[in-house]
Parts: sequence; C-alpha cells; structure tokens
Amino acid sequence: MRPIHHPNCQDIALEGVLYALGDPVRLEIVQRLASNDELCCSDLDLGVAKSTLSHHFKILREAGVLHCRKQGTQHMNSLRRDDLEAAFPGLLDSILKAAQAQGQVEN
Amino acid sequence: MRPIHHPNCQDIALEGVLYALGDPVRLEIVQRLASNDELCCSDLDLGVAKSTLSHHFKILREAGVLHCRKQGTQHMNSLRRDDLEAAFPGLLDSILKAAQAQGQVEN
DNA sequence: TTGATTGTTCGAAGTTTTCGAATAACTGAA
DNA sequence: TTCAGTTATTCGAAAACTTCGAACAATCAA
Repeated sequence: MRPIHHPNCQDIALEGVLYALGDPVRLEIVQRLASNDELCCSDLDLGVAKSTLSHHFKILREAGVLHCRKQGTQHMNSLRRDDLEAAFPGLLDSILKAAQAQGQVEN
Repeated sequence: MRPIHHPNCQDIALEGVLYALGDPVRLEIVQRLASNDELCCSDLDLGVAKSTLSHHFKILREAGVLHCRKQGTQHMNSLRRDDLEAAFPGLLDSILKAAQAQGQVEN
C-alpha cells in the first residue's frame, strides 16, 4: 500500500477544492465532518460501495480538504479547516452555510 | 435546436454550482464574467474546441450560474449574481475572491 | 439567395467513476 | 506466533462523462 499523500497548505488549489465538493457523496462527507471532529469510512453509510467511498476520500484528501490519520486498522479523517481558511478565507464557511441552508429547505 | 433552459432561482443546487465551478475552463469563464457584464463564446479563447466550450456553457447554464440571451447569431452570457446571492448568500463572492487571490499568487 | 458568422448536435475516442473481488495492514485471541 | 476479524486500498471491467472535429442550424448582410 502506498503512503497517504496530503498537499501542502500552499498547494491547495481552488479548482481542486471545488471539484472535490461538487459531488453529492463528497459534499455529504464534508458536511458530516463539519459537525464531527473525526470520522472513518465505516462511520458513514452513504449508499455506495466501500471501494467507491475510499475513492471519494482520496479525492478529498488530495484536494487538501481533509486530513487522514491512521489509527490501527481505521483511517481517521478530519477537515483541514485552518489550512483551507488560510488558503481561501471564508470559502469553507460560505459553502457549509450554503449546504446547511439548502438541507433545511429540502426538509 | 432545442430551446435553452435555465433553472428557476429556487432550483439552483449547491452541488451543481460547485460541480460547474470545479473545472478550470468553467472557473475561468466565471471569472471573466465577474468583470464583464456579458460575454459570448467567441469573446473567449481558452484553448478548447468550440464544441467543448459550448458544452461548458451548457453546464454553467443548467447549474444556474449564468444566464444566456440570444442576440442575432450570438449568445450573450451573464452571471446570475442576484439569483446566486439569494440562493447562497456570500458564496459566489467568496469563490471569486479565492480565485482572484490564487491567480495573483501564481503570477 | 448566397456567404459569413456564431453556436449546437452528433459520433468516436479517451478519461473518469463505480462496483465487486482480491489484497494489504493491523489487532486481539488462541 | 499464528489465525481470524476488522478496516480500508487496489485491481479490472462496465458504465458514464469529456473532448474533439465534422456536420448541421440559425441569423444577418450583401
């Protein structure tokens, strides 16, 4: 297995972040992480195969959206709030706010 | 030719907007529209085939990001600033700010 | 009506996404 | 140490999407 890769703070690209968040499964993951410090794959049941979920986490990780920490057999994921805030001030907040607002209208 | 379709204000989905902006060509289009009231395809030279550009405009249009108005043989496109602001307050601004900030660092 | 301009649609080739199966990494129990 | 159980990644095939150039459609001006 290859080592997990995280981009440096200054290598986080806006396009990559928007691409990563422009998928329903990945946006849901990020929303859940907004209210949970850390989550691993098995904490989520989003109706996709586990290999697909693994793929989505990889996209989010390589875009610089989240950080992954190995703990035993689990991979604990957390939002890179500070790094994203440093790279793109206000962006994550406005996206999370928008996601929350939209979620509430739907229900 | 089919009539051009624009979603209603309340049908603009966050996921669709983020997906639309998560592509370098489309992000560039939106950035240009941020400083130009209206643009048509032929105003842009982004190094892609015109059929591809047409496709990108369609994605942006159907996501609710821009509005298209026919004028003779041209299709004039403009940002749906107000509708986006109503749907997701602050979102477009923070994205445009992030795009501008990143563009400046690169040069 | 013809020719020029502007965009869209079509079909093929390439790329990405998704899935299930196989594999790898780690833990705890025997 | 070995074995079984848990968690997640990798692989290969099928489906979906993107890109391109060519063909088509719509409009205008001569």
